[in-house]
Amino acid sequence: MTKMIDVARHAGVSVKTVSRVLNNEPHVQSTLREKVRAAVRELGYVPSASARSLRSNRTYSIHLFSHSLRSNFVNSIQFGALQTCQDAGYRMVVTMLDQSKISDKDELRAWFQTLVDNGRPDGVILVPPMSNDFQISEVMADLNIPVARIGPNKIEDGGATVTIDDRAAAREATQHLLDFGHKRIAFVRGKEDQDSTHERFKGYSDALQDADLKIDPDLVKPGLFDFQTGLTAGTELLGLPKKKRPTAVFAANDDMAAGVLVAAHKLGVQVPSELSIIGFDDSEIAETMWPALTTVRQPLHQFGSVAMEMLIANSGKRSDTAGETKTLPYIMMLRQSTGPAPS
Amino acid sequence: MTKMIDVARHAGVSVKTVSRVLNNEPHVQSTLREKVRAAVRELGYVPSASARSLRSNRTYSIHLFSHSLRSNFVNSIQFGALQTCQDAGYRMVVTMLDQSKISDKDELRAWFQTLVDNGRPDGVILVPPMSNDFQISEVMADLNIPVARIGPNKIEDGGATVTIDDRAAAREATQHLLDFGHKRIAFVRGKEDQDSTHERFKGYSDALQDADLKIDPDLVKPGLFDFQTGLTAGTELLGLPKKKRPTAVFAANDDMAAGVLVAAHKLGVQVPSELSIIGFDDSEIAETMWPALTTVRQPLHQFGSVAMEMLIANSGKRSDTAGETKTLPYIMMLRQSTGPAPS
DNA sequence: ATCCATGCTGACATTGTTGACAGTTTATCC
DNA sequence: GGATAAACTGTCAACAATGTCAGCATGGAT
Repeated sequence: MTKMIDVARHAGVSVKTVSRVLNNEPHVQSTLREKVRAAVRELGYVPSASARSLRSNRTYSIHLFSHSLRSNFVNSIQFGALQTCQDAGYRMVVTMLDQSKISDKDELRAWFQTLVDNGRPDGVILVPPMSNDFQISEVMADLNIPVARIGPNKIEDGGATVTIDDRAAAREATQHLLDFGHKRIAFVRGKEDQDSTHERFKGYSDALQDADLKIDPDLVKPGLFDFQTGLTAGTELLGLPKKKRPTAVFAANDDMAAGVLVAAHKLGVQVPSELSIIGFDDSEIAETMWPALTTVRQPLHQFGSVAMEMLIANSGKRSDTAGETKTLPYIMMLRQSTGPAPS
Repeated sequence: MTKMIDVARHAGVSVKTVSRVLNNEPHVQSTLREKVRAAVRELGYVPSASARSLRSNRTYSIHLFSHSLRSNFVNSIQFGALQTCQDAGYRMVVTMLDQSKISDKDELRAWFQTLVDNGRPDGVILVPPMSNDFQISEVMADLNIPVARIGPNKIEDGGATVTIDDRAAAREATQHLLDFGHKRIAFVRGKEDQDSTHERFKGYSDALQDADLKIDPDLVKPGLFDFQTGLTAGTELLGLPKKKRPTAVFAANDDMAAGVLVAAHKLGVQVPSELSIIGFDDSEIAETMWPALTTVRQPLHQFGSVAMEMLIANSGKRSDTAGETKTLPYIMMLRQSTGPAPS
């Protein structure tokens, strides 16, 4: 295995110069720089990650924490993060935090501590609902590990944040339904431990208020951001007496919207002529249902890559991104699941 | 941060003795062994992963290689692998191999080489289509890295393998349609670089032959295991003149089956009364479509965990799993997308 | 009494890289 | 032209562990 000293000899310089070139440090003549690069190529040299991290106390690895990998939401984020990560020459480690095994804060701290000792990551990406968990942020701060949080709306101090304006987005989605003449618009909530659930509900409320409509508690259903709860909510909503039944449903994410759609199919309710459905996320599933789902596209892919970029920039001390917040744009994806309100 | 020498001093022994205790090596008096253990506990000492792997060339990490994370298939495998991995105290690194950037074998080799130098993994999990790629297996063998392959049917030497009997499963799926009285059964193929595509087609052929039916080339469509190609195949199949049109479609995976289903919806073809559809995988999507998809369940979750188990067992030299093949059971999931052939 | 085998222990070298610091050349300014 | 600063390059020690090998004690055989 070729090491730095081999490259140095091959290029006729010292190891330190090679190191400088490899780390893009200044103070190297461009001719030498080129010579070193050539030597690296010719010998097929690759720096040893372990030696590097032993010496510099960095691991060149970023951890992505989540509760589960089994949602389209987390999946897309992971994809974006990984691309950026690899391009930067970092490794991405995925870690699941099993909620059922962790009950109190001490356990949480111990869990993270172990993880951190055992290969101190240069940074950690938190996805919802962990990005909303104040305890976790606190523990990470104690352990002095840079954090990038995705999707929280309550911005805390410390840690980079990537998010969208959930409230405005939800308002626009609801407005879209209002524009189609809908008056009885239902809302399916997401998990209560997630900021976005509350923000999206606020946006929904805003739009209704603007249109001088009252919020009917019977039309607001709980949900857990998954298909099953969407199905339940949809079945309940469509089971309401004709007069109370909604003509449109806004689900706080696509998976639940899929559930509502299936409920409609099962009950023989035509979409969109009898019922309009709008989702949130624009995850893979949105285009694979029939009719294709109108939804609010979150740049999930970008969430991941931007969060990763911030951590990497921070870890290289190239810039201090801690505390910075980036709000990315959303966009309405108009497809076939929404249409004019039935007359 | 406490290091080994601190522990050694605290216990009144040399660092080497501490090292021996930590690595469960022989030749340490049991009294000293206990003293060292106590010191470790008292100081809250955790070994430095980087120093360890610099010196011993092991990383306690397993890499999961894939082309993309954006399929339900890979996702489920990842989930299973990760659970097992964490329970064993290993880290799982995910890595995407961007096919568009890698053209020939040398590049492939260089790419893996980089990755391996940069934190030599204790093992690597390959998912399709990489598990079918002989070149990759060869490169890994050269680099002397243990491999677990998921899903290949051509069993090569070296490397653990986890798979199902694709041919038998496909035969059973086709038989299910035959039992419903279908005669014109279409097949949507998967990616041609994957063994399972060919095996499943063989199973389909077997069943038809047993029933004394001929394979109609017009009813066999290409596909890439994704929604879009399923949609195309479905649209083409349903566009055939009434006499030639299939009454049932067997898609080589669920994503494509979803495409066929949407094609049917768009063209106003009733499922299952006019057209039966059966998929393969039983991924998340199967239950979220309407009508719910009849499909062959692969134990994807288990694929991941079993592959991981084999690698970990091998890396600790506890057993030699290289070359071992595990064939897991599949099961038919009967749902609402299949029914009697129209008379 | 001597020798040897055995089991245990520790000193020291080694792993590949980077930071601190020192030395050397080149550019800039009066 | 000389002083000074800036840019470049190299030497050496550290980082935290493990492998090698020599040394020590012990006990049994000669």
